[in-house]
Amino acid sequence: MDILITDDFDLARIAESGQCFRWHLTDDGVWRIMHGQHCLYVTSVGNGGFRLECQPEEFEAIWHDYFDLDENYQAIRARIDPKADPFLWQASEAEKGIRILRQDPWEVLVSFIISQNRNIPAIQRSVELLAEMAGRRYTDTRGQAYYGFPDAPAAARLSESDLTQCKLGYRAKYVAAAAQAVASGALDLPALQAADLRAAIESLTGLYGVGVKVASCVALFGLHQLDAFPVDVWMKRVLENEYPQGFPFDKYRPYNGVCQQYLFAHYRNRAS
DNA sequence: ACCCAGGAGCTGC
DNA sequence: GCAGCTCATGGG
Repeated sequence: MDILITDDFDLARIAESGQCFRWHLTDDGVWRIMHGQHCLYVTSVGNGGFRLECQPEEFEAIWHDYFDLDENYQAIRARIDPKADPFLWQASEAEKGIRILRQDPWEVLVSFIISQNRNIPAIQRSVELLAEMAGRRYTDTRGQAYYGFPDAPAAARLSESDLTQCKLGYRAKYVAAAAQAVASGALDLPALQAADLRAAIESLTGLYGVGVKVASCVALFGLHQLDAFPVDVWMKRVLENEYPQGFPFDKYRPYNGVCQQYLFAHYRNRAS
C-alpha cells in the first residue's frame, strides 16, 4: 500500500539515528525493517509518499503505531528558537525527518544492554545473532527468511555459552539477568510506560548491567517517554562543548528526548 | 599494535 | 560519593 506523510519522516535519518538496530538498506534502495516478529519493506517515492509492502490491516495494526505517526514532529521542532539555541536549531534542521519509533520495550532493553561500550555495526551484528539463535524463523513478503526478536522466556532459556556465541562478551550475564527478570515477572516493562520517568529509570537501573544511560534509552525508545535524555560519550561532548552552562531542559519539556536525538545524530554525522 | 565504541560494576580512597 | 580500573570484541 502507499501512504502520504506530510510530517517529518526520513527513513535514512531514522536508521542512522542509533535508536534501532534492525533496519537494513537493500541493494535496490528499499528499507527492510524488522521489529519484534514483523518485517516490512518500505520505499520512499518522494514528496512525502511511501510504498509499504504490506496490507492496510497490517499497517494499521503494527506500523502506524511503530512509526509514531500520530505525533507531530514539525510542531516539536517549532518550539526550538534559532536565536536562543542556534546549535539545537541547526541540528534539528540538519536531522529533520527523525522520529522516535515506538519499539518493543523488551527488544530495546536487550539491544541497549548489548550496546554498551560498542559501536553500532557491532551492536547490529550481536542483535542479529541473538535473533538467529533464539528467535522464530519467518518468511517475509519477498520470500526471504528472517528471525523475530526472541521474547524474554526464549532468551532466558539460553545458556551463558549460547549468549557468548552471539559475541556479547561480558554483557552476556547482563542479558541473562534481564531475561530472567522479565520472564519471571519481577520487572513489568509495559507498566513502566505509564509510570513517571524517574520511577521508570530507577526501576530499570535496578537490573544488573543497566545504568542510567541504558535505562534512559529504554525509556525513550522502548517506553516512548519523550522527555528521557540519554547521555553517552557523544552527548557528553555536545554538552561540554555546546552547553557549558547546562542544557535548558525546562524549555523543551516534555520533548527533551527528541532534542537529544537531533543533537546526537548531528554531532555524530559532523564528526565523520 | 593502537584507540575507540549510544557503559557499568567493582574497588579503594 | 567519586575517580580509576576492568570487562570482550570488532571496526577504523
